[in-house]
Amino acid sequence: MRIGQLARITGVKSETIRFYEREGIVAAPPRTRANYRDYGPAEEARLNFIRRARDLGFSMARIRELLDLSDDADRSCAGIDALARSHLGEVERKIASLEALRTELGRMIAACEQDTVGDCRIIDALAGTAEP
Amino acid sequence: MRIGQLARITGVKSETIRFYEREGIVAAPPRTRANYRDYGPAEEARLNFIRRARDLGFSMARIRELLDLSDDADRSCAGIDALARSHLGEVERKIASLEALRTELGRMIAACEQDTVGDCRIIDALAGTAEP
DNA sequence: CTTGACCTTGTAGTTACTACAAGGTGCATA
DNA sequence: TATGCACCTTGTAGTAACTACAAGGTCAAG
Repeated sequence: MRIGQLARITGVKSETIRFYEREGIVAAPPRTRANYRDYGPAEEARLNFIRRARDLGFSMARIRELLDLSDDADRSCAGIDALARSHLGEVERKIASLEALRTELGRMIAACEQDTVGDCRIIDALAGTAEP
Repeated sequence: MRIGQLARITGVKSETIRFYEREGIVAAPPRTRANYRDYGPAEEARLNFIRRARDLGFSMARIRELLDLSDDADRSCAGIDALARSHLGEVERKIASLEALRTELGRMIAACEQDTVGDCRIIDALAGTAEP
């Protein structure tokens, strides 16, 4: 698969894929005779993961850690455990914040259905959730 | 309250608060005689909201929309409804992705407790979730 | 009446892309 | 055969959202 098709499939632009390669976040793929990058399906999953994790507000440093967790199958259990627990904590805080936001948006939509605009408490919805 | 205290309370750095003021995301507060910015508690909630929303991967454009939803109490129900529904969709997609990630991290931690490292399926966990 | 912690503005640097320029590749079609 | 056309290559420069730093003003405490 060439870079353009991989970009279309994953929603990560060609330029960004090349940028990730320069940064060492994705491996440099083999080249065709014409010096074109030639990707397999593994890169597709990896890029989908990166794009979704970025959308969820994870930094590239954090994503690198998660990818390392995935890549280094043969590392110490203690190391995996500590890192996974730390990531799990971050994930759970994000879920809690998003659920508060979901509740408030749902409340506003319901109020609109009654034609009773009411007031918006979106700011307060997120204000009470845990620290990032 | 001066900018430094507001920064400590909200976790948004003074420089970033001034940056948000330049960008029109937070209002310019009144000044003291010494020309220092003088904030009230409303700015605290607003900045907490912005920080958490950024942490959840919302762009500043999206956050502006959410803040506008909060600021313009007197706008059309149809407009609020459409915007709130669109934001709700994004929030629910993010929750679904994070729950998949949570499940996989939990599975890895459980495997570590058994001293059976197993393999990491973090990438696959996010690969199957909805499009951002 | 100075020291230190705060504030001011302005400018420059960082992260994570994103766009564009200048040119090479390869397949279809005249 | 040639000539578009869509694709690829590298490199450089621009953007969004901060972040850091410099040069200087304010003010309460010792």
